[in-house]
Amino acid sequence: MAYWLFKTEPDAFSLDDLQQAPQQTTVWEGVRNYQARNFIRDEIKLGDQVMIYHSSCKHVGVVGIATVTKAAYPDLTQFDLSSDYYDAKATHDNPRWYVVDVTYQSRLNKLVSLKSIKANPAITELVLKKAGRLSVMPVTANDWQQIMAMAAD
DNA sequence: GCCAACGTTGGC
DNA sequence: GCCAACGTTGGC
Repeated sequence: MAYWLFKTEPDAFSLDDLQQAPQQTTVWEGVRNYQARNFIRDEIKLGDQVMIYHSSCKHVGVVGIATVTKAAYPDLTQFDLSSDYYDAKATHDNPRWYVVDVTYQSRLNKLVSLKSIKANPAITELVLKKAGRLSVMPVTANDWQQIMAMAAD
């Protein structure tokens, strides 16, 4: 089982929204970055654990945990003309973008802020600490445990 | 709302 | 295939 971090803008889709969704589950659609796509399509497996991170908002940081409940399949919004995520170059035979399903698991006792993550020297690998545009990123077991410990303080 | 970082596009 | 221009992300 591997660990991941997914970013979301809470104004668009928050941890609360996930918790209140049918079956507390959502399709994680709309990822349009190749590096993130490759993680989704090639590496993220059923049962993997996901930290949900709120970006572009007042309280930026990790807020909760979700579980991957369906492995990668084509993102249907790429074929939908009415969607913001429509991609004219994607075909059903050769999809360009993929999704997984994630299910709410838990809320952290407290938000682990980006600031506190950056300030923690024990978090050594997390991509967030450096350049931050990637919306889906791997998390090492050590970094995962560090963040969970920070949430428990 | 600003702006730095960085990904993507397109001309050559 | 390079790289400048442009667009987007995301923290502040």
